[in-house]
Amino acid sequence: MPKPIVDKQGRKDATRSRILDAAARMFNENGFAATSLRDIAAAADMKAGSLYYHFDSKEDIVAEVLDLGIRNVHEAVEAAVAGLPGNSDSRRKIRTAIAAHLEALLAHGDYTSANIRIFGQVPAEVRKRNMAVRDAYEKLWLNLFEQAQADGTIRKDVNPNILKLFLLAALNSPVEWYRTDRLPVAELARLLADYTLHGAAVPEKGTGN
Amino acid sequence: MPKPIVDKQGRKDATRSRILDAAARMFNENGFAATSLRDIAAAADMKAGSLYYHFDSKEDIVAEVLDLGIRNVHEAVEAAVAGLPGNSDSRRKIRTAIAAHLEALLAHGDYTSANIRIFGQVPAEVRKRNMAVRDAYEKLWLNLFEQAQADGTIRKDVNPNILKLFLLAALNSPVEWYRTDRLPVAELARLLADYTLHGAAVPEKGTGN
DNA sequence: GTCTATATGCCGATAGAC
DNA sequence: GTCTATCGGCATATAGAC
Repeated sequence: MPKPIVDKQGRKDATRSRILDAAARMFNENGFAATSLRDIAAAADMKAGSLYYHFDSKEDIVAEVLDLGIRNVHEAVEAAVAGLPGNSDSRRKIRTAIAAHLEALLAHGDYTSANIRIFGQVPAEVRKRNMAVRDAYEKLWLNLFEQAQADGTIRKDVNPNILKLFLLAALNSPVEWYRTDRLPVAELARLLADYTLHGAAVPEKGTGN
Repeated sequence: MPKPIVDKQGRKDATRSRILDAAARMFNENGFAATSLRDIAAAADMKAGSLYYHFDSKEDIVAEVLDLGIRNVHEAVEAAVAGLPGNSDSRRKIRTAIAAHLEALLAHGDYTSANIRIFGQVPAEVRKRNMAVRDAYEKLWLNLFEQAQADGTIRKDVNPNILKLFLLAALNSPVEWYRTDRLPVAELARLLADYTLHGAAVPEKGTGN
């Protein structure tokens, strides 16, 4: 269960949040190394030196942005699945999780988009710290697929771990190409759920090659 | 049809290639901004100043790495599909293209991995230049899917463009998590082709929800 | 073609005034 | 809590010897 979005001392801090919002936006647009503390400070209406009252280093800022990016989506997906009627089957749960992930990603996605885009650019220690949060979210999907396989919803020859990795890549990809004006997020979610559950091919009785 | 891998004047140049190989490897490992010209030069057994005899700027180097990354895969996939027997159906073509993309990506993938990882980090002008090469490769997949839809292999309610975008994200994702020792690339390709064509769910005669 | 040396500028981080 | 000023370091790029 993800923790609520507050700082490490458990308090909410408006200035701290403003800095993190600015950092997420700038990291998302320009990458980690290309975003300077002066850029972040300017986007938060401050001077660079002032950031050090709230954070110890640039690495500290990016580490918090990365963690929030995963936790935002994790919480949204968990809440959506938990909100389903008690008798919902695995198909419904998978469809709901796909829709919730895409909604969270595309609605207020500076933190999550930043995570997707800059994870590979940050220092190894920061990556390692974020891995724990990532693993927790991936576990949610693994559980969903293993349960679906156990109850006969998905095939026995499916590798739940590989399926999870491919699906998460597809789920995150719209940050690179999705434009609101073309089709609603709910419709995008329906398409991806269809592909995930039933594939693109016309069903047939044949060998299934 | 992608052009052969030579420089802009149409000549092959060993030193130039050595620099590009080194740059692709370093960009892939550390990102664009975090890789200095000194790093690239050192990896190519040179000094930083010497790079300027072969390239005009860091942007020039990265632009060429990006283009080669797409063209390597484009050529491999095109050749694999063209090498199929003349009577091969769309299912076979899609399976072959998926396998060829993964083989090219994971076998000698410094250029392609670098492209996937650093595209979002390079200056806008460099991105724009690489977009033409990317579009050409995406067109190959769009044609494949449109042909498959026309001949009744894939369903009419599939959006070929969206399917292409989701599949390419999945196809590129193994650069982040694939390890050779777990399962062969050919097996990975079979799994992804299964998911793409038939999905993960057990087939049923019902409403298909 | 490759080297050394260097110009010029931005980076993260710190010190101390207010 | 935010500012100004500045440190030391490393970046891209250039000039000119060999």
